Amino acid sequence: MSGFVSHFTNRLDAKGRVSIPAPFRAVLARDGFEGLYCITSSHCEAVDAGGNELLAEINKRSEAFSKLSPDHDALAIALFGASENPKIDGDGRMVISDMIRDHTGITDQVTFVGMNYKFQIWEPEKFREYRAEAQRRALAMLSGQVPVPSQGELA
Amino acid sequence: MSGFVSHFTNRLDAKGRVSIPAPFRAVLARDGFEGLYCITSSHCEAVDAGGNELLAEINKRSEAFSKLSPDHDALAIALFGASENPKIDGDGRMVISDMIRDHTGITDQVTFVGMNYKFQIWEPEKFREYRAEAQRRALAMLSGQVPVPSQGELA
DNA sequence: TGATTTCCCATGGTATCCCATATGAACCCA
DNA sequence: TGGGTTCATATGGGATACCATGGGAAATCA
Repeated sequence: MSGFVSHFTNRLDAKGRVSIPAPFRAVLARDGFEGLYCITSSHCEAVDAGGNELLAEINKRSEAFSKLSPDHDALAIALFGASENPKIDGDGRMVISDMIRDHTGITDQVTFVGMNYKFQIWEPEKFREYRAEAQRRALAMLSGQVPVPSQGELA
Repeated sequence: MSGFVSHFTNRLDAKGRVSIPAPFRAVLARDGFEGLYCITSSHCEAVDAGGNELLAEINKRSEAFSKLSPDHDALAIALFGASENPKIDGDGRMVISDMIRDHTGITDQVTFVGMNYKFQIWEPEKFREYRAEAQRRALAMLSGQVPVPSQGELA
């Protein structure tokens, strides 16, 4: 079964709520996680979101270090201190917390970007910029790695 | 289900009480520990707090030394001496003891930081400083690492 | 007995629940 | 094929529950 794919932009309401795209909710329901797991990305102005599969990924990172050690503590603060468990209400909405607002710059609109095992939460304009840059880099990587096919744009 | 996650800052009242964040109380309730287990961190100006899961980690530590050995006794004294069992009142509050005050520098506000199996108690400004440092270290640890060493899974 | 701690209740602000509505896509049937 | 109908989704808003916080009163301690 496929994971989170495509991207959607929804509006925030006066109470700070936003609808999670229905296709994403379907994936979360299959995953079985209660609510949503969110963590601010360390390398861009976005928030990673998902369910058990994302959480397992995070846990794997911190389990490489023995608990109660200074290294583990630092990592746990960076990972779990920067995480949240927003609830999803009966209508499929979540509230955008201050932490997410601060990290993403979101004001009145939210872009949800599918990334298979997780999805990201972006301020729409920042996502457009990031996406353009990502596509440039992807093209460069492809043309540099593949044993020289035609150099045409593949879209 | 995930453990202690995200971070919260609450005010101390005139009686030295502070509300434990509701999401943390929910985790503690699942854990089943009576009250709260607190122990001063040996490598930073914070207090580790949690329930049975934290206690189990600490016990695992001291069990590395055979009972009756001088090392075990010394460690036990050090651990118990640095520990407390604050009660949690009917409204979900705990009292910040003098020991916690001395070790953390807390005066009128308290920051609670989720670290999955435990959480930490900080003076807000000191936490901000430590967090910036922790994020730098985490980045270095995660990026400079060899592709997933499997040394964490021996239990 | 005076000082501190614990229990209980009050309150303001916020989050959550529940219902209503608009929009648009899918469907059905003639 | 076309028009109407149904349905899911996104969005708005009122009512309610929850939470952090303050303070009084009872209980405990020294």
